[in-house]
Amino acid sequence: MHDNFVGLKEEKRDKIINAALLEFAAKGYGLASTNEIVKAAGISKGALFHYFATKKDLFLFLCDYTSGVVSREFYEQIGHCDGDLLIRYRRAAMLKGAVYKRYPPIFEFIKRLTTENAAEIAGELKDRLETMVSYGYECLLGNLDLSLFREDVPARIVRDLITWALENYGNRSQALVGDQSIEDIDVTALNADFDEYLEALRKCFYKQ
Amino acid sequence: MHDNFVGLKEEKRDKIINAALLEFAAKGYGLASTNEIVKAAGISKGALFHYFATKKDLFLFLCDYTSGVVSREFYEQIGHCDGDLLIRYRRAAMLKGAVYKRYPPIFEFIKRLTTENAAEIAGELKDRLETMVSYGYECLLGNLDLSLFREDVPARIVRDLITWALENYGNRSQALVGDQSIEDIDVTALNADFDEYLEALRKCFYKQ
DNA sequence: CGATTTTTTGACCAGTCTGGTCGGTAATTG
DNA sequence: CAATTACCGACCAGACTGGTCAAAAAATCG
Repeated sequence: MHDNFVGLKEEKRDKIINAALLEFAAKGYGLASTNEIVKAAGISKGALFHYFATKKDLFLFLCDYTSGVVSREFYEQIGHCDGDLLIRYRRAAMLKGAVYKRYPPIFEFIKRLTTENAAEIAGELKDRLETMVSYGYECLLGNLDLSLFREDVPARIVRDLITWALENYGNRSQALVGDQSIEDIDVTALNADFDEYLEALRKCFYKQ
Repeated sequence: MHDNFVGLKEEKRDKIINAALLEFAAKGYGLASTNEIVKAAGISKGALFHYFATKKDLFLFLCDYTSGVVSREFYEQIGHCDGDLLIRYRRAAMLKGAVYKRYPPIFEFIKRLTTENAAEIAGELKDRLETMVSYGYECLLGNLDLSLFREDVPARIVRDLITWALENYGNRSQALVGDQSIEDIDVTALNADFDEYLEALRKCFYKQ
């Protein structure tokens, strides 16, 4: 179906993908506008519907595409690599940066999928989402070495608290970085800051 | 301006307020539909524009109204009451529950304000938001007794980590509870669960 | 080069939805 | 009773919707 789209030059393809991801992420399936997408992508309406039969087709393509990207570039690279949750998260942050650089709106898009409730796509979306979520959960949190955690607090709680703290750390960083262009970001300082928080978490939640 | 609205019976008024809060929270100012609001509120279009001159007028009223509610019922009740961050957060959770019960979409609405970017309301919104945010920050995190924290980690980091973990705990609880009707929620179990996490945080981040 | 095919354009379609109006009715007040 | 206020919902012009299509432009091929 999308043969003519995948044949496009990478730059143009990415621009269309990112424009569409951004629009769907911002407004959800129902309120997203194909007109806004073509405007942001710098192509004509006809072109978009030359690549994709319908809006729904485009949306589901993006689901599969982002699912593939995140699985390949993100989940598979961290899964089961190390039982230490904090080491895993550190690697995850690096990988996330790389994916973000190419597809800035991709994580917003995926996050939005979990609250998407347009009837038109509910069926097709449900399965894809479930497998993606459970796979991600497995890669990030599966097969953890819980014996590293301190023992006077249930491991489940330690894991949750670390996860939540880091998730919010990620949100804050993204908000801070959000406005700047990708080039202007001081990655070194960012990493140093992140490591400081990781070290604190290790001190507080791990066996000493 | 809104004399006729504030004169309404409380039940009807709250229904309109909640319907509008929900719509604005879900779609943002620009895409929110007054038609949806009147439908959800069970009133006619004419009535809504009898109470509020324009959509913008309604929106700004909601900003001020929620700001007032949250300040009175939430911020003022926790501010400076105790230097212990965890005690403060525990009280905050209780108060939040009470506000949520009457205005379920209120926190979603306020959260959405921080990412609102419709040009029509940018000016009016900016000031209100800044004062609300800084006041909330002051009440929740101002005048903390940092000496309670362990000393081998910078207090700033401890504070951040606790804040983030609890914020995400709140998100998760809200998601879990979200579907159920307000009556069905087992508040006792919820509080016990919350206390377990608070205790863990105290063990890990406070002086022993 | 010309002929054929593929890609791309943007004006255009019918239809939905927008914020807001207004003449009329129902309820309340004095 | 009259006068005022609260409320209804059909209605407005105009913006925007997803999607089409004839024609132009570009690429491919012999």
